[in-house]
Amino acid sequence: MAAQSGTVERILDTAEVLFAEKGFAETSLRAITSKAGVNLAAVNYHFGSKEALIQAIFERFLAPFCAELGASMAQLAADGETPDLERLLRMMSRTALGAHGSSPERLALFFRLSGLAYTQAQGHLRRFIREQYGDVFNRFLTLLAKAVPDVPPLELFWRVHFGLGATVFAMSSMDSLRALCKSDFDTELSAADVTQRLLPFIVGGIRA
Amino acid sequence: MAAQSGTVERILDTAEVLFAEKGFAETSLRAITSKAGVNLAAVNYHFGSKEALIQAIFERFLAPFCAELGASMAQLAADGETPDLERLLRMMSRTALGAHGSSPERLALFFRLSGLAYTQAQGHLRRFIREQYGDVFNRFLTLLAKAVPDVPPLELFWRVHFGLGATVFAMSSMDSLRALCKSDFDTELSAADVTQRLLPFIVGGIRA
DNA sequence: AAACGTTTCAAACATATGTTTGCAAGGCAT
DNA sequence: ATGCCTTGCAAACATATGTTTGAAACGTTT
Repeated sequence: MAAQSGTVERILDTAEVLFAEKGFAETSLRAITSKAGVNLAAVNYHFGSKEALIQAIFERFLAPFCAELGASMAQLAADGETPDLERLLRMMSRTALGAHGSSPERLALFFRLSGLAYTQAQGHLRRFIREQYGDVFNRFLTLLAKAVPDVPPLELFWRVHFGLGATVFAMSSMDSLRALCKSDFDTELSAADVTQRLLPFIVGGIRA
Repeated sequence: MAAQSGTVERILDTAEVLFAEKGFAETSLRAITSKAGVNLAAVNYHFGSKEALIQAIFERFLAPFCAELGASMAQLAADGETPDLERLLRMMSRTALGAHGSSPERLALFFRLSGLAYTQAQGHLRRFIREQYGDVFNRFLTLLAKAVPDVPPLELFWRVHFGLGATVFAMSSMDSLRALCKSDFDTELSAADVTQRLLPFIVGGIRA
């Protein structure tokens, strides 16, 4: 098998960038294939449909991330450490970063795609993600609950999602916010900088 | 002029709901006009284009909101009150609610549209919104800065946007989060409930 | 009632999109 | 080399979309 000129990877690489830039519906297969330098029919041949391509992109993102996060949580349990909120979030952040070649830009891209998945395309993607990787997320949530025993579970549920929202939004509009920051404050911040500022905000919000 | 069978309003009402549900690109003019019970050509006749329709929707949302927010800030300044963070946010929330017929659902719809504006359609809408209503937002920001003098302006800038992100995201996925909350905790929360929980989170995050 | 501007309508238009098809090219076993 | 399966390709297909058009319907003014 596998002539391996790398068609599949080239499609995935190109598509995830274009989708993140313009959105799913706004990005045509022709735009993807032409920029990737492959034939138009290649997408339908290798993935079956545009929807399946989108799912494949998320799978490529989420599979290594969830694997690493699971491993991190397992090791944390093995060490018998008392989970601390800030430490947990930092672990999550480090894992997310590590799973994608330690590139903050790529991490931002992932969050931007996640944001799109939550706003657009109500249907298939959200179901796919929850069914596929929902349990890892839930395990992390129960870990969080142990870290903040004074916050009732229901309250925690909402605050975690508020924090997730802050993250997704910040990453989604990272570029324009950084531009705005530069024009308003003459300060150029990196993606890593923003992430560092995000963490205390979430911790403060969850602790309230 | 004005035969006034309410075609324009019916288009706006229908379009804002459909856009919020499915996104801009995913909602066709035919879907809008058929559900609104008007002719397909009516959109292009009354608004000129689909883009102009989208802008008109945001204008209808933002114009009364910014007017009321401006008035509230003016009165606050006239009273000479010391601005308090929680009070300010509550004022903002109350104003936003009041500007749209005191319907939490409609407010959620507005935030969902805002979220879409920030993720999709990078171009025309964001420019339009910032040029049209940016100054009111900036005035509110300087008010906030006075309320939290211990937080440096740059830090505040980012935390406010984190809070905005949490809000937008929460409102955007309000329905699915409420469903998830019901299935996980057997607790049914109203949109107003969620908003009430959101406020302490943001306050905590900004104060950090 | 006649003339005018505004609004509505069905139909057509041009185009962009996801998908399918039929065949050629390439690698790998027998 | 022959046969076979996988991959690549250009072209066509079917359809959905935003937009335009020309005439009919309506209300107002003269």
